[in-house]
Amino acid sequence: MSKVRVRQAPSPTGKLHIGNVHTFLFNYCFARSVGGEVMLRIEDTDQARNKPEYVEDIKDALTWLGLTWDGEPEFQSKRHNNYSEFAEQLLKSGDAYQCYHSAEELDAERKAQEAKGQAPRYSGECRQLSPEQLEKYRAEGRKPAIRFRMTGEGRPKEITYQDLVYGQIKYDPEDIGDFVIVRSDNSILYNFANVIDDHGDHITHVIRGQSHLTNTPRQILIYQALGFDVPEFGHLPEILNPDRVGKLSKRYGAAAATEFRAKGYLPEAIVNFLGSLGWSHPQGQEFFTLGEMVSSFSFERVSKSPAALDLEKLDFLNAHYLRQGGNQEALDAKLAQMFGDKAAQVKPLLIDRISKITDIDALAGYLINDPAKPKFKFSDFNKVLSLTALKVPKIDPWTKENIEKSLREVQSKSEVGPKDFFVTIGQAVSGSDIFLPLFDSLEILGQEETLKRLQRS
RNA sequence: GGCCCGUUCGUCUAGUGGCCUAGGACGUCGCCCUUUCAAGGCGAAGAUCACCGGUCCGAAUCCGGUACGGGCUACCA
Repeated sequence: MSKVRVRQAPSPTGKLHIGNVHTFLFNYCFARSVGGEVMLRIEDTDQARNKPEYVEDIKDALTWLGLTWDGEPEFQSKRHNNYSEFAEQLLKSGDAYQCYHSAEELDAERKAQEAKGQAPRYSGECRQLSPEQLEKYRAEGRKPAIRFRMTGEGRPKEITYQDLVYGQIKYDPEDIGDFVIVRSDNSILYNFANVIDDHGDHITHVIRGQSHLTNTPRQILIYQALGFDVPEFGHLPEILNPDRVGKLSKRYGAAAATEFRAKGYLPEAIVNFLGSLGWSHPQGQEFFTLGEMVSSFSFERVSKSPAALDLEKLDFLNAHYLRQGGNQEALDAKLAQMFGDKAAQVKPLLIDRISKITDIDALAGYLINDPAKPKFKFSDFNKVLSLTALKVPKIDPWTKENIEKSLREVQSKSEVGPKDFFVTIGQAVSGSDIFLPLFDSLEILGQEETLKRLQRS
């Protein structure tokens, strides 16, 4: 077999969707695990909806995640696969034929078939048009579409192939019926274009979402009719919404890869998370890097059933990788922006308490912003606050060790329990029931600010 | 309607005829640690393996059917 080569073929009609990333991840892991190549083919033929910024978003997202491709991205629009030449070839060989039925006629036919409880399929009537009929259609000014012939001469009774994930799959060509490959306006349909593109790009393994499973028999026959080598096919389980209702859609949080990045997620976490959707590590490892996924990837371990997105698990993984030291640049940048030269001091306090970078604002905002008005749990909070306010100006030097020592002294003489005492100070200073370790917080706030907050409360 | 695919704790999954009184992870709950919240440690609850039948000494695992879900059945991709 020639060298393995896979492709990812996103359309730049929107930001790169996390479902596409999942497919690309599996393509990538498979290809890299056998030393193969990955190509990026931008399917930008939908001129109405394409935007150049989405091309950038796609490249940006994949690069961020470490899902690299070989060579330059190919743009479907910029090359001239001669689709019509191949269509011509199929016409000549009798593998395809011109069909003069209008969309309205086909629609009516379909409805009539359905009404009779029959399978709605094209009759194949135009396979053999009499010269008179042909003349009549032409006289009417009809433009033909091109249909691929699924049955008859040279066609198997049964289309069988080994899916990399699903194993042996069988189809009866009779059930599929002749389908259009070139529209009457000469534009090309997906099933046809895809075969020619993949062949032109020397793709050896087509790995895509499960929804393409039933496209496969059509494409296999096109490959054969054109005399192309048929690639291997592997179909991946779809990703469902968190409630398992339907395919992943935008309604549920961020669906675009770069939106996950904006929300503070780490590439390591996204990769690990997506990798555990529909695939499992052979040693049962719950945490794995892209490299580890590559080295242990096999289609045997790819699941056949769809998986729902579980954002809580993503958060867990993100927190894990954050603590492991992933993506320090983004974290450090955020800390520096918020806390300036105190960033290094705040970081260790924060790292165990957040699951993503954007959680910092809610948790540590009080260190740089005015806190909300606290609701004290301890009824005699005034006593605690005044005792503390009295002591604070005398604490010197203003270090957390010294602050702790001094305030513990005050507490022990106060007849207030340590919990009530220190939680009250924490609440006064942070305006919240949740705050970073108290003495560190006070040190960072500074003597003056601490006093101000105690007195105001 | 026809064809194709799927169905193990709430979620992601392990499992390829006996090691399964079904394992792990997230989440949930409890305990420890602790001035709060986390992190960490320990523990608990949670799955009649969709259902029904069959094969077998023995089935989550093999076979058949049913139900449910998804896909295709387009001059969509």
